[in-house]
Amino acid sequence: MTTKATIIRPTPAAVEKKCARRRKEARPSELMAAAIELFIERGYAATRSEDIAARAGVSKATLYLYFEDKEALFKAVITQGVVPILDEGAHLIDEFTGDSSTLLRELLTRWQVHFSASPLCGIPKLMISEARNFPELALYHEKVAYAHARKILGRVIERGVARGEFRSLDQDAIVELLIAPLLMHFIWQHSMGASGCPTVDPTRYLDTHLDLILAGLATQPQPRS
Amino acid sequence: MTTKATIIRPTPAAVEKKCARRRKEARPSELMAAAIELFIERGYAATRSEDIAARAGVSKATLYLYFEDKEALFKAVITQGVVPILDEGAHLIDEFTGDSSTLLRELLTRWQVHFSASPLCGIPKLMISEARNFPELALYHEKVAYAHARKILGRVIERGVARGEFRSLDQDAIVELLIAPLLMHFIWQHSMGASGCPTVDPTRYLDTHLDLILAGLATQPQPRS
DNA sequence: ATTTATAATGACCTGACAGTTATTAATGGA
DNA sequence: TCCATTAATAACTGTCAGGTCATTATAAAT
Repeated sequence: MTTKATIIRPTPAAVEKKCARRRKEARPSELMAAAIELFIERGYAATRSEDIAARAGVSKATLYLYFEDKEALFKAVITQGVVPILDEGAHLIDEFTGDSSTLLRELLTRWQVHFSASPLCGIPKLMISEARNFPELALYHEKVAYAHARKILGRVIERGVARGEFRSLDQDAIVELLIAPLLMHFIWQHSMGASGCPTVDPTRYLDTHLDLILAGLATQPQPRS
Repeated sequence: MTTKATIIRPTPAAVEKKCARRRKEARPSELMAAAIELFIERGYAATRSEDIAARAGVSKATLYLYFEDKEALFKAVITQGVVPILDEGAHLIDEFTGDSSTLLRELLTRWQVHFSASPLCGIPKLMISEARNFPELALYHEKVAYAHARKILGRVIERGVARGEFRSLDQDAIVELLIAPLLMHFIWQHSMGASGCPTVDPTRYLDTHLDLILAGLATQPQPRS
């Protein structure tokens, strides 16, 4: 019979190591899939770790076998959810040869379609909601996702200006203004829209956005309807 | 000595009546001011009712003298926070005689300045975050705030089209696109921005927004820089 | 077949927080 | 001054959810 004092308890660091190793296996991805759904559905605080485990078909204790705590799970989910965003979109620019208006139209349309079809488009709203309570995560996300998207768009604008197709305005602002309606649309869909508030038709919205902004950017007056 | 069974307990309806009556007094406004600050700062779930009471300089029990529960307080805060939004802006349109581009510029600038200077600009982010967990509230807010703002902007666009100054595009989409960057900016400030992520300069942002969109809207090609 | 190592979980513990109540302080009228 | 009514609170309760642990199932190895 061992006394309590002699029990060797694993250090927190060791627990983390074990979690990190196990996280490479298959099971965690099911948990993360369940987690992202629920986080997007109900928000971080309102989601119980037991519900996440249940949706993944395991017990709550199993969840804690793979993730140190709820916060670690949240971070993993966001971090992994962001990666696919990076791989998309950058390719298009390099191999495109047409005019910059068409390129911009193509790029934004592709993003819109791509994200709308996946649960990833719920991440902006989730991130916005939790940013203030998870500053490091917000900074990370900003660095690897938003900054990346801005850089890509910035290159297109530069291209347009260099080719004499676009006016030379405040580049940072333009890039923000290109993204804002897209982002706003996703955010709206996953907040007000999900509560039954009316939402605009995505394609009409995007088309009008492009009509307006491309007309506003163009150096040469465009044919008008 | 009265037995427990004979104690006359006030009905929930009576409690609500008492709360409603008391809410007309001065004290609740202090509580609501404290609540809106904290809700905007930390979100609904992460804000403890005790903290709200403390910031208002009273005890937690006092809070429950004026509001049935945390949710009632939240609803009161949002509802009251929205009212001032309505009173602003509509006046401008009626008495304006110049061209519609200037009117639009003036209107959006005024909104931006007005809201930036008040804690009210934190409401959009708060509402976005909580909409899904408070659908009725989201619908109410949509009806009384956003729909109102959209109607005002819609009238300006109509005016411009009627006077031959603006192109006739999809009106609903245009209105959304006018608001989106403004809203996005407020939301960003109160989420990512509050976590140390870089934010764009508001005035440059708004100026560029207006340059782009007014150029895009105009029927006649504008003088270009 | 038996031992060993690992995956999984039900039951439990604990802290936090929304909401209540018994009690005290303040107020005001006769 | 005394009583009645209302405002305010400190202390309390119950619940809920994050996190742990002793125990059981499963698979691997010899």
